Amino acid sequence: MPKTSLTKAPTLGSDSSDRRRLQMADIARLAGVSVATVSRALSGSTLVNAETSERIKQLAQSLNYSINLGAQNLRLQKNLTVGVVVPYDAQSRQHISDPFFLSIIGSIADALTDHGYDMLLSRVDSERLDAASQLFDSGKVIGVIIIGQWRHHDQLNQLAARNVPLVVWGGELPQQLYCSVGGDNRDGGEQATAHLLRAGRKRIAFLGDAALPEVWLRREGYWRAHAQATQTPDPQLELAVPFEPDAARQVIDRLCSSGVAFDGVLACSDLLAIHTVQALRAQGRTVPVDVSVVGYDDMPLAAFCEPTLTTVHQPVVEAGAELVAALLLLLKGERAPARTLPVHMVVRASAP
Amino acid sequence: MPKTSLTKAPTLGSDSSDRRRLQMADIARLAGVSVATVSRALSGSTLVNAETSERIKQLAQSLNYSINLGAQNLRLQKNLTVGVVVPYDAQSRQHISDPFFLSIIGSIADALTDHGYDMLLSRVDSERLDAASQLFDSGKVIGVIIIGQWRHHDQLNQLAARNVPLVVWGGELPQQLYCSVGGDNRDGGEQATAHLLRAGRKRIAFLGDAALPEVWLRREGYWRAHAQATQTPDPQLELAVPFEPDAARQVIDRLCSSGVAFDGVLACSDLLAIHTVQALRAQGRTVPVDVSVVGYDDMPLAAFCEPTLTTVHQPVVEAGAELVAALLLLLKGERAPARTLPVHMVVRASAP
DNA sequence: GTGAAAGCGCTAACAT
DNA sequence: ATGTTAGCGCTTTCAC
Repeated sequence: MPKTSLTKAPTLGSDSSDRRRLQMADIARLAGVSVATVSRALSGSTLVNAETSERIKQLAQSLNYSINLGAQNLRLQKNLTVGVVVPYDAQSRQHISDPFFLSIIGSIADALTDHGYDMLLSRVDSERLDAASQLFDSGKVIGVIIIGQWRHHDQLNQLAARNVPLVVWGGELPQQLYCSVGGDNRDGGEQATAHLLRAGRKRIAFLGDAALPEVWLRREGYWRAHAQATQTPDPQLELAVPFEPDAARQVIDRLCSSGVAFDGVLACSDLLAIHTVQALRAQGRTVPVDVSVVGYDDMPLAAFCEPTLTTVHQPVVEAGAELVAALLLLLKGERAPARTLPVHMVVRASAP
Repeated sequence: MPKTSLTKAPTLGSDSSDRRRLQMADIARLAGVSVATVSRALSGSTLVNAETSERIKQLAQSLNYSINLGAQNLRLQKNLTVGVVVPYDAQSRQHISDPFFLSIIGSIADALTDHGYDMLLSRVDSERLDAASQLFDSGKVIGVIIIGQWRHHDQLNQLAARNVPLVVWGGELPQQLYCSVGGDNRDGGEQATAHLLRAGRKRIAFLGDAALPEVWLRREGYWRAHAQATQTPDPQLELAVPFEPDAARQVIDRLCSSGVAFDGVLACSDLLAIHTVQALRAQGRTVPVDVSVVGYDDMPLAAFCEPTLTTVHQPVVEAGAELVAALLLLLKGERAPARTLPVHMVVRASAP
């Protein structure tokens, strides 16, 4: 059932307007040339008469015609869309809310825009990270940036083994097949802990879910700083707190009522740190007098909390740029080595 | 030059792996059936033998084959991608950074995910909002959500007039052709101002760029609250501050040194409010003793600032849901009326 | 129940 | 300098 142009009925569920979408054939007809000429003109080919070309461009412009990118991509086998995947916790079905994650997304968006790529933002169940690969397998995106490793180092390795162009924001691990970009978590953990120890704190609690590689590395730093100071951290002070903020309160409450002494806290995100401060206050302890608290991330508002947060600064803007740069390398077929970006302490009021 | 399957060379610039992407023809060949059968099997058609169908599905799964969505969309004339446009200021080339915007993006992402849509996040020059329509004209997305009206009410109207399915986060204006969803800015401005007046504040500065519709409406509320209290606001206290945070400091400094008296501030975003507090402190004024400050947005961290921020709460989670719901209505070809969501004051320390 | 073939909107040989 | 035609990977009549 061949159709002449403009014959088609305006069916098509997802089409809102009653007007059929303009296509190249229409421009061609109106300009009195063939579609090939229109195609050439719009792509700036020199093979077409300058005036004709100009006329066609004008016409297209005035009709708000844009080349159908789906068709173009299909024909050209190209695609300029990058998938950015933000895993969510299946149980809590939590919203994207950590300001740090949100900032990173912003910085990736900027970096991709700079390089002329589109960004497809996608949330997937962190238990089924392989869903991310479907974005790639289906040709929807040419590569994927995943925010955070979560508990799924091995899933990520599998994706990489399958040649999915993949860059992950997170820590650099041994036996890692995928490219990761992240802050220097071990060093961050060490700096923060060393700062607390230098300030005379003796018993420092570590708050974070060490099942996450980034947190694990930070805890290694926490250990190392203790070792440097010829101290041994008390395992009772290593507290597994999920990233959900409300969890902090419970953990702190329990720690306080358990009678285990502590005078410092290293929290694995600023959000956690803030809730820790709240929880401590509710328990009648003052920050930083009774307990010093160090956060992690240096989110934009860390300088404006009460008290202002001493924290480990993560390079968010660079992060976006580096993640994108690494992905572009992979897309060029080159190897992209893992990158560990330097971090530094920002000393404010919560742990002077 | 007809090609038999698997003959094609692995050229294709944007392809990273050396392995050609799997396609339906490959599955068909491996399963010993035709592509038509594979297509039917994978789409769950009952027209195909149950065993065959199962075998094909298994095969596809085990090879990580996913239907090429570009081709499928082209053939089916469908598309499940929605564009979310975050305008940026051309001059300042500013990054997405306002926590409120970021939260809204998160909430839209969640809402779209819930409805099975993908989200294409796109930054465009706020002077050229029509660039947003290109997303639509090119078929890349089936509809667009724009965050903020900025100074471009008329550009938005033009887009809507061109039948671009469009929903805008922002204020409801007279003569508006597009669908907007936003907080009740007039009421928000009025509540905030009334709160300050009730607390005995006499000279309340208004900080915000009234060229933006949302800010304009808030200022109307500011006026109305004064009128209710049979007062007249001093025009010298209406200060045009762009949303860039650093601007706040200058404006406050100038206001202080100008000798114009004031004892209250309504800032048009929490970020602005925070910087206002800082600037006031630098000028030796105490918040809220000398000056009460009310923010706007109730961003997630407003409760943790120093001092904790009294502010107007915007319903972020609902916002995403409503924006998406409105867009889906438009896509069904129905009219989507503008929505104004209720807002409410959250009283904290900065303006008790 | 399955296959052959046409065509979604576009580009790029290959013709003139 | 322009037109004709084949085909990107898929779905769907239409035939068997």
